[in-house]
Amino acid sequence: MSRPSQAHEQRRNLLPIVCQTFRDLGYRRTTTAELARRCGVRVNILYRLWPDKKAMFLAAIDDIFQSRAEKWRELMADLSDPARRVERLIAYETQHQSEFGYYRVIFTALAETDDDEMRKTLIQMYRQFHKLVVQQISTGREIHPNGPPVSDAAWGLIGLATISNIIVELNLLGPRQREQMFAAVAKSLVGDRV
Amino acid sequence: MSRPSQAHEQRRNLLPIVCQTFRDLGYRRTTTAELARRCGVRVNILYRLWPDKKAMFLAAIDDIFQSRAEKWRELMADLSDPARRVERLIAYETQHQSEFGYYRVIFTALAETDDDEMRKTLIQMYRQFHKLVVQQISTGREIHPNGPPVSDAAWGLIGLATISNIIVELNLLGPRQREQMFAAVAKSLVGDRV
DNA sequence: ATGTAAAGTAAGTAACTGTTTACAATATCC
DNA sequence: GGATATTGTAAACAGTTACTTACTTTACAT
Repeated sequence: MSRPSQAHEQRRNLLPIVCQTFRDLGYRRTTTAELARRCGVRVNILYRLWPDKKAMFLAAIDDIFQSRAEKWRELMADLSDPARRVERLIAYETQHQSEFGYYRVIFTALAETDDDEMRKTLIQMYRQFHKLVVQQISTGREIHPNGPPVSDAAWGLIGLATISNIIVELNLLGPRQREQMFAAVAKSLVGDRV
Repeated sequence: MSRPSQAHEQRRNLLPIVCQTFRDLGYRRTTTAELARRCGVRVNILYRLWPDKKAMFLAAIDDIFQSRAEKWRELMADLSDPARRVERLIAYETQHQSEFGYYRVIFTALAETDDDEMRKTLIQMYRQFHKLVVQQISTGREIHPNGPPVSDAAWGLIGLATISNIIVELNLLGPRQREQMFAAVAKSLVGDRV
């Protein structure tokens, strides 16, 4: 044997660029040539790291979820009071939403749910996402006893985040209005301490 | 002159088929050849009716909104009691959501918001949609005085409908659970009479 | 009837793009 | 140092697909 493969590491290095490209261009307009150009390599090198373009895309989706989940975790880490967690989570999502351009990738994937792998990846992502939200809001449950069940409220919040992303993207509301809207709806779902 | 053009009429005849095709296959996998095949014509005939494939797609988006809005109108027509309108609207959306496969077209479009025409069409659609929802729920406002402002609640409902479509598509919840979730979240947004 | 413009047929084109292949260079382990 | 497997380069292939063109047929107005 000789020269141990660095494929793993290179995958890790290139993934953010791949991810960003899909975010910028969506699936259709992201060509393998463009991916290679941005990564500073040749196309066939990408094909040594992933079997095909779809795999690159799926890897990107996964990365999107992971990085967001991590962001959340570090956001919640220093808060012991459960009630304030909900508070901060919503405040954070309310304000920083436009930074993630992630919606585009997700929407592209949702338009291709015929594909089995695409479905699986999406299902996994949404399940994890929902679980994460439930964890965060259930700890502060006592503050809003009359609202919908925790699990339902979590789905409501994910829906709210989704439409909120759409609103940002299409400029349907000004930033201030959108923030107020998000806060008002979130409040009616999970509590009043916002 | 001779033989007056029937382009207008033919566009109207073919549009539902075009729309259905995009719903079935999404944008990428809907080829002009397939469109022509399903329409029972040759490709170049489609190109006499619309300038390009994108125009066909935009026409489909518009048709989606129009047909849905019409459905709503006829659904509301025979109800005079405003409070029951909200009730029925939510019940209807709760149950018949899976029938519309419309989400796929919308998601495809949302992934292509760089395109100006695509943006415009989407913006128009969401504005009209929001307006429609506001109209319907504002009449029954008195039943839920402590909820979020009507406009915000409407966005919340649209978000709820969106995630609900995603849940159906990905089978994230069983039908019963999904209906309960929809009802619970909708209730906390617009009122208790559900 | 007939000229004219629309509707229909069939084939083709030109470009794109995901994917592969053949080969050279390089680094690691023995 | 040499064998070997990984990395890099460059070109090309093969299939798809949006869109066009050249032509024939049809139907309407006068």
